[in-house]
Formats: sequence, structure tokens, C-alpha cells
Amino acid sequence: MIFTTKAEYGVRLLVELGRQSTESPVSLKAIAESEGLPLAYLERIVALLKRADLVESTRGAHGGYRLARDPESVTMDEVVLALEGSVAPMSCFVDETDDGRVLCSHVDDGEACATKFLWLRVQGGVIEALRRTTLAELVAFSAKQDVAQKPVPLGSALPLHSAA
Amino acid sequence: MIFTTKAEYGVRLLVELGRQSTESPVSLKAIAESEGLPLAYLERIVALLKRADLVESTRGAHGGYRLARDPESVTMDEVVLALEGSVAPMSCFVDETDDGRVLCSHVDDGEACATKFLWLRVQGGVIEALRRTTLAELVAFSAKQDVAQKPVPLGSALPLHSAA
DNA sequence: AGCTTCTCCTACCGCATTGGTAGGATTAAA
DNA sequence: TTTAATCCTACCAATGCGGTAGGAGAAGCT
Repeated sequence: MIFTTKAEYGVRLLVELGRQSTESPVSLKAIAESEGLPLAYLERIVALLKRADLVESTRGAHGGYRLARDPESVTMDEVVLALEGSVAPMSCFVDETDDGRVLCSHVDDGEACATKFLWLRVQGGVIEALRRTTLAELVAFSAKQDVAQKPVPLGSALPLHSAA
Repeated sequence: MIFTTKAEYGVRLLVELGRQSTESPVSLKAIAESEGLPLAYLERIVALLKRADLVESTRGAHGGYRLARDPESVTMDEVVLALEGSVAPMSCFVDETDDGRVLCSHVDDGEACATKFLWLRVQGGVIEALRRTTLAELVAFSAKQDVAQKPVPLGSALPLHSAA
């Protein structure tokens, strides 16, 4: 498995926030219910997103979370990096640099480490695929599917994602 | 972590076999010693490669393994697929098709699954990176590094990779 | 003030997988 | 018939993952 549920849930959470175009914060409880995810676990996940300045929070009653940046500018490589800690193909890719691109730890082995050459290629493929996907794209995709699958009465006052 | 040590060790094993251009089989013990890997564990890994017809074996004394195909024709996507079982970005990618390209299990969810869209992209990036890397390329890379780092007397009759 | 609704924080826990070991059975060369 | 190798299966410790529990602070509402 490349990613864990932290990435899955975290991205779902961001998409859900992106669908709320309003600037009023959305509570985790609402998201957890609408996505069917455990609230306590989501709390830990959203903390990772906040630490990376991808979401902002307001505490107290009627508080919640909202996106900290324009969805167009949020690329999935930073999102996944914030959630998973690194995008490492192999356990020897532990010494991460600042960027998320990491280097194999046994660079100066006697053995030439042909595998490192391969894993770097794989890592490049993953990061490139993530980098060219923006949050805005995912939000648009999600909205499109919504309309296609279940046409929802627009303009309703639903508590969450009214397909608008 | 994208891959486990099964992929690491398995690829190393194939590269080592590829360096032995002779048609006489190489024992696992020799490879385990030269690569510093546990023999018993390598046995289980090479079984995966054999099941995928990537290596051939001869039993008994002076037996061992050799490549079953031309290294030029062996691409890393089949290798990793044989070793890891699948290249799945997320746990919902379990229903594998014949090809290794797998489909998300909740295709027909009410929720549009924007994440599936993302993970498919990532999976495509990984598979593409693997597919355009051949075993021959890795063998050549390994040999090049060898020469660059420690020039070896060629034509010797050592039992295993004469860099030792 | 006090209650409620949130975010926030930390410790804990069952479970599956991973990486590795042990021990033997089979095959074939010397 | 000994020896060197592949093969096969069961076992095991450690790790990480997904999830739970139980709060402590912050802000709105009455």
C-alpha cells in the first residue's frame, strides 16, 4: 500500500471543505458524519493539515475548519506530504531533505545501489502525479459527479454540501 | 512506504543474476553473502520470482538460479507486481484485475470518490515509472558504478561477481 | 455565570503485516 | 552416500496502523 488512510481521509476532508464555498467554518463532526468517518481519528488528521497551514480553525461553539488557501494553489504533493510525512518508496529513504525529495541513506555503499536509481524514478513519478493535481480539480470533479449521479434540489438550506 | 523489502531484495537479486552473464546457475547462498541479505528470507522472495517465470532454477548441488528471460525484455512493473502482489495506492484498490491495474472497490458509491481519481493518477505514475525501467538498464547502471568506484581486474575466474 | 459546542492534546489498544528464523523434505552432483 | 543446493511450511517478535477514551481549553448562547 502506498498511502494510508491518513491521506485518504485528509484529502476527503479538504475536498469537503473546498465544496463549502462559504467562509464560515465547518465542524469536524459535520464532516465526519457526512463522510462516515470516525470523528476522533479525523481530529488527529486535521491537526496535520493545520500544522502545514492548509486549514485554519476557529475554536469554540460554531467553530470549525476552513481552507487557509485558494484551492487552485493547493497541490496534492504538499497535502500528502503533510499527511503522510514523506513520499518514500523504500525504508532507506528516511533522511528527508526540506523538499520532500529524499535521498537514499546508503549513497556511499560499496555496492552501487541500482535499486536506488529505480526507487528515485518511482518517487519522481508519484510526486509528479501529485503535483499536477490541485485541490480545486478534485473539488470540481466531486461536484460534477454529484450532479451526474443524484440531482439535488438546489438552493436548499442543507447543513452540508448542497451540491452548489 | 510504497514498497517493502521484498521489492528491494528481489530487484537486487535479479540485478545480481543479470551481472552473471554466464549461463551456469548462481546459488542463493552466494547472492545472500555478496549482498548481505538473510538467506532464508531470500528463499521465500525468489520463490515469487520463480512463480512469475522471471527466474529458472536447478536443484541439487551446484544448482541455483538464472534469469529466465532477456534482461532487455524484463520491465520493473512485472517484477514489482510479482514481488509485492499489487501496486495499490490505497486499501480500497484490492480487487485487482489481470493486468495489475486495479479498480477502486467503491466505484458505485453515492459519494463521488474524488480521491479515487487522485489515486489512479498516482498509480499510473508509479506503473509508468516502473514500466520504462528494464532490468538490463539496472544491470548496466550497477556495472557502471562498479567500474567508477573500484576498477576490477576483468577475466578472472572467481565464483561470484569479481568485484569482491 | 453556566452550559454547550467546538478545537485540541495525549495516552492507550487490538490487530495485521513485515521481516526474519527454524527445521526439515527433496533433488542432484561428486 | 555425502554434500550442496532448492523447496516448503510453520512460527515468531516487532512495528505501525486504525481507532478509542478521556479529558482540558476556547468561544458562543441563554
